[in-house]
Amino acid sequence: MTRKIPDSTVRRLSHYLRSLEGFQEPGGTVSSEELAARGQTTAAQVRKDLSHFGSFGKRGLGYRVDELRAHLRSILGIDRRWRVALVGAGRIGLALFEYPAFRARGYDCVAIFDPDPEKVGTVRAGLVVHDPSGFEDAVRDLGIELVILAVPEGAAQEMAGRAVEAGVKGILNFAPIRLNVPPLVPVEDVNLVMELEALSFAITQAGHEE
Amino acid sequence: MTRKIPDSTVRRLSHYLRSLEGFQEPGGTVSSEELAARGQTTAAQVRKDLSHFGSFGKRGLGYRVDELRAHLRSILGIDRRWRVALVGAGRIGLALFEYPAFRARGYDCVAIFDPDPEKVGTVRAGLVVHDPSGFEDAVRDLGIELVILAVPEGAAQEMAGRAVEAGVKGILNFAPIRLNVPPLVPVEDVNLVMELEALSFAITQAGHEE
DNA sequence: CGCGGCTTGTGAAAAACTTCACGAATGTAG
DNA sequence: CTACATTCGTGAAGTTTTTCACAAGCCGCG
Ligand SMILES: NC(=O)c1ccc[n+]([C@@H]2O[C@H](COP(=O)([O-])OP(=O)(O)OC[C@H]3O[C@@H](n4cnc5c(N)ncnc54)[C@H](O)[C@@H]3O)[C@@H](O)[C@H]2O)c1
Ligand SMILES: NC(=O)c1ccc[n+]([C@@H]2O[C@H](COP(=O)([O-])OP(=O)(O)OC[C@H]3O[C@@H](n4cnc5c(N)ncnc54)[C@H](O)[C@@H]3O)[C@@H](O)[C@H]2O)c1
Repeated sequence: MTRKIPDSTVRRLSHYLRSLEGFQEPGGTVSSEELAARGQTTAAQVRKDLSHFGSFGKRGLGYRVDELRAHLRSILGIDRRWRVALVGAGRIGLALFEYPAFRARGYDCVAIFDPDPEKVGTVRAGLVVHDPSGFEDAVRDLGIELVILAVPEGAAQEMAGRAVEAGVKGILNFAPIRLNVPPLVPVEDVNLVMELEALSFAITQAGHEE
Repeated sequence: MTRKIPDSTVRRLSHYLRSLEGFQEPGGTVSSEELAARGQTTAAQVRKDLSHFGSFGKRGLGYRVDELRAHLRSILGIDRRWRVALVGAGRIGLALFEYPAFRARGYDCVAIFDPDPEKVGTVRAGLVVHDPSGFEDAVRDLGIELVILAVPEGAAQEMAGRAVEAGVKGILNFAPIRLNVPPLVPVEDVNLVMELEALSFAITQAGHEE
């Protein structure tokens, strides 16, 4: 049923899901038009996006809110819980792990690793910080599937390699480098400097256009 | 010379720039092939991206590293310094403002706003936290051009509106909502939950493909 | 100075993605 | 039961972005 789904489609699906959450009556229905209005896109785009995965609507009526929500959660793979480890208990990593919305969205924070002697043994975000030497064992014992990698640039590739080797299924990477991992293991990069640069580009560009 | 530059091109330019930073001899040259290798793209793509803005290379030789770096910085609008304010001195906002790479990249943190009485008056990231009531004056007096918006969902639209009204030129938004601002003011959204969902989608999908 | 090995810059072709437009369902009202 | 007003699902058309392929330019060397 599904072949190659555009990246942009996945992003929009995530948006649709969020739009549905903050919705009036869960028993109600929503049209592609309404959904598009909340997402900076078009009704046709909404329908096309969804059509990659099946037919979830009723003609003349729209989509049942609760039903579509369940389908989206299933499509995005969050109709289950994911076990997540934080590697690097620094500023950005802890900000994430202390953010309540993650748990609410299906991601369970189950372990934190950091070699800093001042952090090992202390409690952060409700978890004891462990030295990375025990990382591989923990992946196995705790069934860790996702890693949030928030370590300094120099340590990122090494820890990514160890994560993959240990059987981790995906990595959310904050280090500003391109990780070298097998193509079967998806990596999402978050590069905040790049976002700022996109902003200054857009501002600067606006002045240059005629 | 420039018309409509694809978003993906801007992201790649940012990448090229970073690749050039960590480069051996600044006097040396680099080919589109080498640049592509570090960026998960192709040589043709590199040349096409750059060709939107001019001809920076020498045939048979490649690009002078220092020269290309200067061009990229100019294209991205970071051949100058930007004055940035943080709105919302929470976990994610402070993680950013305490991150040294921003200053190094041309962004100066000049003010922090937060209404929390326990935070107002204290020093964070080297700056005194101010109540948002003084926001508009500060934008004018300090020449603030960019805002990092890291406030709770409910306050995001209001503060975005105030920022635009006060003359801010761009917003980096962490709140998981679509801000309603005039089209002339660029907004970059950072949505970390969406990144995680893209990850679980990719993992789940891998299982479904035949 | 002319030749040969490289590498850029760029139209043209291909691929990917978005928008259009309309037939087919579905519910409602009379 | 029929007419009607909706809204989906989807092939086809249109647009954007990427890839291809090659002439043109540059360097070094004999
Ligand atoms: N803070 C930001 O706003 C920001 C923005 C963009 C990118 N980043 C990137 O995110 C990463 C983390 O940034 P940060 O600001 O949180 O840094 P930080 O210095 O606050 O935290 C990094 C943590 O990683 C730990 N660490 C070092 N080696 C490790 C290892 N092998 N295994 C586990 N932990 C290890 C350190 O002890 C430290 O606690 C960096 O790569 C940085 O470039 C951060
Ligand atoms: N922490 C994360 O990892 C994370 C991840 C994704 C998204 N976000 C989003 O980022 C935003 C901030 O998250 P956080 O975790 O830093 O929250 P936080 O609660 O730690 O910080 C929010 C801060 O904003 C301040 N604030 C409230 N109203 C304000 C106003 N009108 N003007 C200025 N400041 C105001 C609060 O006093 C608080 O200090 C939220 O919208 C959140 O959804 C955070």
